[in-house]
Amino acid sequence: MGKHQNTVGSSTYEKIKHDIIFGQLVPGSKLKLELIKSQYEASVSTLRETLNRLASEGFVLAEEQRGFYVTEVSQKDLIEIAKLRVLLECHALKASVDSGDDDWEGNLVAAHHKLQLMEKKMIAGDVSEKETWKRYDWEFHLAVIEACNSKNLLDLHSILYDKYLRYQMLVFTFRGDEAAQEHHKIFEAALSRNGTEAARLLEAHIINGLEHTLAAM
Amino acid sequence: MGKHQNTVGSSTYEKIKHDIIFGQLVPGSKLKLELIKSQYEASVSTLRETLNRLASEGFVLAEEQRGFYVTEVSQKDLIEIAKLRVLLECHALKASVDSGDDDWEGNLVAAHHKLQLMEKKMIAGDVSEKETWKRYDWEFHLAVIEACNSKNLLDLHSILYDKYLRYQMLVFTFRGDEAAQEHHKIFEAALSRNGTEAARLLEAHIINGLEHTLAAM
DNA sequence: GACTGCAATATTATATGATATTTTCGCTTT
DNA sequence: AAAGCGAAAATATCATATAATATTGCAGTC
Repeated sequence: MGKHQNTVGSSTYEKIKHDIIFGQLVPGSKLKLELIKSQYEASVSTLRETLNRLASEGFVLAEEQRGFYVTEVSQKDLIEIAKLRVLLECHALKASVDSGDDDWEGNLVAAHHKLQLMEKKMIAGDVSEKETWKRYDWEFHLAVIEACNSKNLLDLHSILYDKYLRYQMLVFTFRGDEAAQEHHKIFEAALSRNGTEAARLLEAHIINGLEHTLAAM
Repeated sequence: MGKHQNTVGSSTYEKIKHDIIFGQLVPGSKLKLELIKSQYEASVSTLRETLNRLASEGFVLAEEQRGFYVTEVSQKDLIEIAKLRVLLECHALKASVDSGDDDWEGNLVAAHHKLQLMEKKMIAGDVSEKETWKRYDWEFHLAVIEACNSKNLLDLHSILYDKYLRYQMLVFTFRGDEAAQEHHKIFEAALSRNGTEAARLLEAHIINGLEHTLAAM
């Protein structure tokens, strides 16, 4: 199954991005090249390529002539990100619900089903697969909007989702049953092609998550 | 007046981005490292940093292990970008109009004035300062939304503006008096704090520009 | 005695050219 | 035609040199 063989560059990109999102690299800390060189087993040039990419996505701050830092977090930033996610994701959702075909429906059903299974596990107390759960959450949210017919929009959304996720991981607490129910309602509204209602539910879902996270910060 | 002294990296970034936006680097063409190395007078690693940044902003396509290409253009892509610009810029405008203070008004008046002067010149037939005119257009649009109170939103908008600009430059034809009048109306509505009306005018402005550009493609 | 300004030193970021992989492309053979 | 095999070209990675920033220590001053 041809997973393209990783270059050093792309795998360090994945690793560093992961470590920022999941909090292994703490907000505000300096990314000294010589230090992370040994940590990620890549040369300075490769690291710089990676850090430049992450900087333009906003996960890293590149200060001219004085190096790279893990982007700081703040309540204000989180609120901005959540609001933008609402704006873009709801917009994408409506477009997607309006034009999704059978393939879209199929994917959506599958993604929702997998997410639901994982949520049941989590609610039952099994927190061992935190990262898998988050992947399913991502895949569900993506499945909903995937038929929006705008690659540009999906790309922007993907970065926003990751930024939002970073905050969730920062204060990790499971919203459990509540979030699961919200997912289910969004799913039903989307499947029954009620875009306006689905968007309303999605907005509430994101804002609830926001408030949950803000409260824990 | 500390303009930070440029590193080779940041100045090649500016140059290459400029050359993509203004069409010196043609869409789809391959950016062979050895070739552009001589053209931009930077080493391979520096170029790679730059190209990675541009790739994550979407101006360059980075194909793993087979190099970099100037991002292709297409009508579909332009339409996506214009729609996203409408979504983000109108949203930002409303927020900005709602919360802009005296400084915001001052900047806006100044930006509009400068743009207007340049537009008069252009309409009179002087096309020598195309790039200055575009800068003033940018500064005006930015001034309108600058008080939206979301750095994340402004950052996203800035990239979208540049992508949109690239298409305008591609088929360069001046919309002249029409666009100038639209700017003026947007300005008036924003200044009189009529966010809804200003957003409506802005949307029309962008969509008119889109259609103008599409027709010329 | 603590504070400021300056110079020498150490640290760090930036940039480069060289090397190791990988891909591409033309040529041969089936 | 299609597949297989090099040679050539291009990319990815690295180790090192250069240039900038931070730090330290020392004088001179309040």
